[in-house]
Amino acid sequence: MKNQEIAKIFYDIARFLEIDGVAFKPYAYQKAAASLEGLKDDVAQLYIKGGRKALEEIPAIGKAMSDHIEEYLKTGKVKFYEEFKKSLPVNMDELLRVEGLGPKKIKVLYQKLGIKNIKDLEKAVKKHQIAPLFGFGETTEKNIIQGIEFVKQNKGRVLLQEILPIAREVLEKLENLKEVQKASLAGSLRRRKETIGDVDFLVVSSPEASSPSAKKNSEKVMDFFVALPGVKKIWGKGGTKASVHMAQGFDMDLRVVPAKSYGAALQYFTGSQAHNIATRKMAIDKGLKLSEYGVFSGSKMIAGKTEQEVYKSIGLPYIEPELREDTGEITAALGGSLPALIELKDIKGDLHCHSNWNGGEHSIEVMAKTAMERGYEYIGISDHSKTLKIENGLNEGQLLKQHEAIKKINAKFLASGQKFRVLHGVEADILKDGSIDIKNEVLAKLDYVIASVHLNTKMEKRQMMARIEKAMKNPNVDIIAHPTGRIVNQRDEYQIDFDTMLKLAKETGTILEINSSARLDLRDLYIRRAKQEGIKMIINTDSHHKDQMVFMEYGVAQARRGWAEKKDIINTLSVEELLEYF
DNA sequence: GCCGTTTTCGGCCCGACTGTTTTCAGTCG
Repeated sequence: MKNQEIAKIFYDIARFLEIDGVAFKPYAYQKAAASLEGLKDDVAQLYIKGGRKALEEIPAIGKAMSDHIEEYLKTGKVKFYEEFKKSLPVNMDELLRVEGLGPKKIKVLYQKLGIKNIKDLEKAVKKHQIAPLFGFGETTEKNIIQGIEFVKQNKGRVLLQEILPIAREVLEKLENLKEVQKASLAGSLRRRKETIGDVDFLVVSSPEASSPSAKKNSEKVMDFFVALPGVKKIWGKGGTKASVHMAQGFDMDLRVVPAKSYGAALQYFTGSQAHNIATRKMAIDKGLKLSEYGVFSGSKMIAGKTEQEVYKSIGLPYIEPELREDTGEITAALGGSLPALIELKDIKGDLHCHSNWNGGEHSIEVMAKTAMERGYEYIGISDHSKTLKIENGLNEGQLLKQHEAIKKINAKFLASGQKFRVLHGVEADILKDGSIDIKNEVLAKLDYVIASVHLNTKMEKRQMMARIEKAMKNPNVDIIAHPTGRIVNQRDEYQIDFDTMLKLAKETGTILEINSSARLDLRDLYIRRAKQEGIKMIINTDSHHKDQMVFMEYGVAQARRGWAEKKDIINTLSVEELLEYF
């Protein structure tokens, strides 16, 4: 989709305008960019169908913005933007990653020293050219040196799966301090974004000790935080706010607030920024002021202790963190149509699990036991099929043997009075021509069939869609696994047309998977569209190891970000209902 | 540059911390 490309251009233009000291326009461009990012429809399609009028109906897009969009769709360029780039030909994205450098400092560095990228910056630092510049200084130069070092080792945004466990460990340490009353994760981590820039913590410190000589409790929390193992650099540390860089390559921020402001602060630090702006505007419309300290009517505080009361005071019901992106949640909240988001406890089983019959680590029994321990009613074993040689995929004969083995395991469960059940499926390959690599008479014997694309992924869109269409139309195929093929931070989606995919899924009753691994595929916007079309989805972990079954949490989070409810997700059904569905 | 159950003109979210230009701009979230 062109949406993201154009959004990027608008963000860049906003920065250029900011550098030039233009008032308010940067904000307009940022809003337009954010609006495009959150747009469910392909802007190119909108333009083809509805022309400029359709473009101007997009929130925050007016005449000038639709000029730019139209120009980009036609020529692949935006002149207004190209002019800016010529006047300041620097690698802005790269330089901005250096902590402490913003657009304005970058402009000075280019004009005075011709610095265009981090390499140039490094040279200038070595020659000690930065400190003497007007507006800079010794400390800034030192900070830049460290900033460069961290950019080099930094992976950029980190996967949710990698960072959440680390953040929870730190949270537990904070909670265990006697100076801490309450602590919470905030920021994009609390919203469960698929990648995380930095980790935010919010803390209420205990009431102050009576002794005047005692260091304030909030300060003690700060001291503890900046001394955590793994802290490589303290970006800043004040009375209520501290920021550090970790050895693992990401930043962590901590804020301490009074108990009476906890809800307002949590609401604020959870974001997103766009959601905050929208809620603050609602407060203003009611003659109130919303900040991280509370909701104020004049100087009188009317709410702040809990998030619930903060939302209530500005006329809204509680909004779940995963929805707070200003992509319609406020309108839905006002209209009483917020979704009842699916929860982890709704999940009754995991149908995409691999055993050691193919590339998995553990026996079917061990996988089943793990599922039982997670409180599931069933597990589905869906090993790879013969095309995937690297995973030791199973052929027809092996699948039939496995079928008998699973029957025996289930008989054992039955004999011991356990309700738990192992379902037998397969993750079969969709071949280049759309046929499935396992014979239909064998597929028909299984409880369910997952089909997925693993090879020949670089096909052009028409061919790829014909391939998927044929697979979906196979009456034995129930589920398409990782439907778009993307892997977060690694690989873009295949050339697919998601609208067509939805149409086909509807026609054929095919279930789309939300894969909980690093793929996180479907992505949140797609989940939301699938839900709107009434397409059923399933949240699976694609576990090749028993310990990966905990990834279910991330798939559920992704589903929640896509506004999915229990009724949209079929592995919330009981085993009888599920088999009936298949 | 966009937008409007007050408005088609006059607004645009709000605050902490740092470093340096010593009163506030720049950066960050």
